Amino acid sequence: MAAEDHSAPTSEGSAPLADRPNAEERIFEAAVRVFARKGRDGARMQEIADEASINKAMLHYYFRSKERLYAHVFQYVFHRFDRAFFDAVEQAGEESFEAALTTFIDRYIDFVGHHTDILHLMVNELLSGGEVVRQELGKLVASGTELPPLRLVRLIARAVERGEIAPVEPRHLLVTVISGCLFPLVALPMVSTLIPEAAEDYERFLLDRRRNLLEVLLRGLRPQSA
Amino acid sequence: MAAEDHSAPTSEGSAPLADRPNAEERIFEAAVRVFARKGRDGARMQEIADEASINKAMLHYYFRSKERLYAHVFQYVFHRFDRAFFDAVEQAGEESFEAALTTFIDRYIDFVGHHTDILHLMVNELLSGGEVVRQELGKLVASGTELPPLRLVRLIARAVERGEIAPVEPRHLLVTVISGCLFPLVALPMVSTLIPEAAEDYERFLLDRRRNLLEVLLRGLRPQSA
DNA sequence: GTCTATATCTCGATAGAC
DNA sequence: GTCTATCGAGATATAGAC
Repeated sequence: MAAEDHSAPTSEGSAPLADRPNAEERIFEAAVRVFARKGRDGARMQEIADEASINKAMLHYYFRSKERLYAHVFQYVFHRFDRAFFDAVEQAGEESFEAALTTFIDRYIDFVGHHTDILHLMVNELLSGGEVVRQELGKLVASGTELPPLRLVRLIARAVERGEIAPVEPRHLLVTVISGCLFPLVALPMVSTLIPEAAEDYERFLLDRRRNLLEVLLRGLRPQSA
Repeated sequence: MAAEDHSAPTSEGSAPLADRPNAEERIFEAAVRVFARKGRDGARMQEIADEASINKAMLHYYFRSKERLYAHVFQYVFHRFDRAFFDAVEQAGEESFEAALTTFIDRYIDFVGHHTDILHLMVNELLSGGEVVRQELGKLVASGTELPPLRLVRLIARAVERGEIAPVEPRHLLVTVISGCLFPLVALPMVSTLIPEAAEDYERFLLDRRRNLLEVLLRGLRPQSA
């Protein structure tokens, strides 16, 4: 939140210092990185300050406490995660289901693969019991929006009804798809032992993942033919 | 390690106190649980002591420091994880690939689903950069053992050669399979929003996961027919 | 081996000058 | 708004009696 549309200078707007965003934003971005690397408890305010090239006292000036800073960070993370999913479903559109799934997986892996900080923060929170995650989900539901995953579930269900794909349980298929997109990026240190390219040529690895995941899924989803 | 075959009484072997294993073992088991719940940094020695119904000073008596205690815990976790995979592959055997994959997924989900502590500790470590994981993997490789995942990759590759399944990239298929087994258990707090049964009837959820994952994968792996 | 009491230290947070 | 210096809570770790 604080790091998104606050990019425009709020005070004087004097110098166009490209590599010098305002302090609050620098802190926030540093916090995202450090919390992602070290976890909620492992992160140190000092390290965040260093990474933001700012004094530690400033962290408390802008965000009252570590707890509040983390809360901001996670809310931002959740929002990005939610929007990325939404966008991926959106762009998948209402074409053939096969094309839609292809687009979704492409967009989703592309986003998460290039924003692993966000993924790590999310997984970290899930491992901590996920209470905050449930809370944020609750807010979204209460706001009347249809959760993006539910939209994808609907797409799947409709494709099943039409006989476009095999009669799978839509929600479980969704879980399988998301797992295939996200987990390899969580387990990258292990995966790159098995697939060295994952470390050597990351972009290539992302492409291979998309292609291979789709390939297996699609053949499994086609009713009968080749 | 310390919690496994040390179960036999080392000192007097006097009373068969079923619910009173020796202190070291109680501490160790408590540590596994607490580290899994709170993470490496979030865990508190006091909480481990409480959960082991023992004094805090004893933790330092048996394990010198928190760091060493964690090191023991993680080595144990890694070992269990490795062995579980090995067993699942072992039992999958050399039958038809379809049967082998079925057995593997059944065993693997069954184990991890009932040992989420171990899974959480492993994922936590992966998120922390995975250096320790790589280290342990290195040890295993150096010891001459073939890594269990590589065994499964071989099984897949052979099935492809024989034309038993479609020509997939074996390592990527493995990654997809593992992802489909593990990630839903990591993301359970989110999954149970989508699939309430996951919280209400966990065993049922595990069964459904096994069945649905297999279903999608198998149809995708069958060369041509239904 | 087990406990109480305490030492030591790290880290989040604040005070106060500029 | 930014910095230096410091406080105080809470955690790890140890000393030492039993």
